Amino acid sequence: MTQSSKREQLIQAALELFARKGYHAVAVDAISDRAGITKKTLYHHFKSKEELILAALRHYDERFRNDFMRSVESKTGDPIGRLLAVFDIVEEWFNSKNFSGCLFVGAMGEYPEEAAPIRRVCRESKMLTQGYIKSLAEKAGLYESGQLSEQLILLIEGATTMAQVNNSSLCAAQAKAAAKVLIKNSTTLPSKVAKRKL
Amino acid sequence: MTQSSKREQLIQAALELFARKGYHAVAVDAISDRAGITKKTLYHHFKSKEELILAALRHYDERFRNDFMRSVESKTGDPIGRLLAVFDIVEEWFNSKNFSGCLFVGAMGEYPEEAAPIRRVCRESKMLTQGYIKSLAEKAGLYESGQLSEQLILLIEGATTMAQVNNSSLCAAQAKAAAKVLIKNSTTLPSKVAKRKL
DNA sequence: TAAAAAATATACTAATTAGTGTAGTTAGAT
DNA sequence: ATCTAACTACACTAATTAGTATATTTTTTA
Repeated sequence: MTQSSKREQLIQAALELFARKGYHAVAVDAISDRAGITKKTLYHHFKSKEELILAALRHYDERFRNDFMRSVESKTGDPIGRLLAVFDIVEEWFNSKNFSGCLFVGAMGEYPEEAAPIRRVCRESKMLTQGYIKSLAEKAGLYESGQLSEQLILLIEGATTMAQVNNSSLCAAQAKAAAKVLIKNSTTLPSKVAKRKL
Repeated sequence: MTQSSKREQLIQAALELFARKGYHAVAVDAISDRAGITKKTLYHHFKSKEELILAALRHYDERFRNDFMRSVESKTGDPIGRLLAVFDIVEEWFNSKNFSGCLFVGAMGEYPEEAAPIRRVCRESKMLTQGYIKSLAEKAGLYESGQLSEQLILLIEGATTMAQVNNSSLCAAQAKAAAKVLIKNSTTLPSKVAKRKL
């Protein structure tokens, strides 16, 4: 078994346990046990539990975001269609067997100190996803794509929270319905006009 | 000092520490120390750490939700105005000194087991808030007030997450802008029509 | 004012935790 | 083939944790 495979096995075991139990609630021994790898080897690859968490989050970010983008793009080539497809992929995520909310949001909740390195990784991941949504909105030629994409992100994050609260994936469709209205609004006119009319 | 005052002091100390450090990260000794009350007395009022967490969350829910509703209603009597004022109050919350995300979302993140009693309390609180938003939408005489209020909740929850991620309260205004579009859409026509036009 | 309840001070247990130490084994690279 | 780095097995430390025990003092209440 190669060296990097042990590392990945540890990260994989850690991610599964973090998703199921949270970060503080998972002991290092539980991770090494689950991976079938001794704790000594774990500490050979990661100098501390925190470093393992950081590595796991970075690994997850890359895999998850790439899967996400690939899934979106496999649904349609149409830019607006892709913006909406985002919500279908999100719904599939909510329905996936081991869904337990966003790992990054959970990590930020458990490590609330502003300077915590874990928060930096979470922020970076969220910014990359935000950037992807924005690029879709730009390609769709929508007015104020920056603002629109920020609003769509709010719907996605809100749905992620509420999917946990309600233990239901229905809010993904609700978010999509709201997204349609927001996108339509960005298709027809600069949003300032819409604001003034109210 | 009355008995119930000790209880409330313990709950207050617990809430402050939970907000600043999370739930697992806060030891029972830290709570009793902060409250200036012995651990023995703490265990006289709460039979376990979990019971203290439950009591603290229930207490917080009542106080927070009442403050929230009062604040909204002090802004305007106009029903649509109140729906929008929600986002101003949310923004004030984001700007408050000790803001560190939603205590309930944090609790659900740290206690992911579906059957955890802590999750029940969090769900109940969220449902009560949801009900309040829905009642505002109904009073405003908007079409499909149920759907609309669910969508507004997504914006609020999303903004709460992103306020933490971005360490900025700006997303409250972004959520409000989106809410205006959604509300306008509900003022003018049943949302089905809007959906079909896309 | 006297009994009962609540609170303090402090020390304790038993379990769990992150991380290390030692000594021996396996496996890949040259 | 052999050398090196990774890995195992397992015992260990020192700190921290939730919760309890004992004995005393304060406060409430009847």
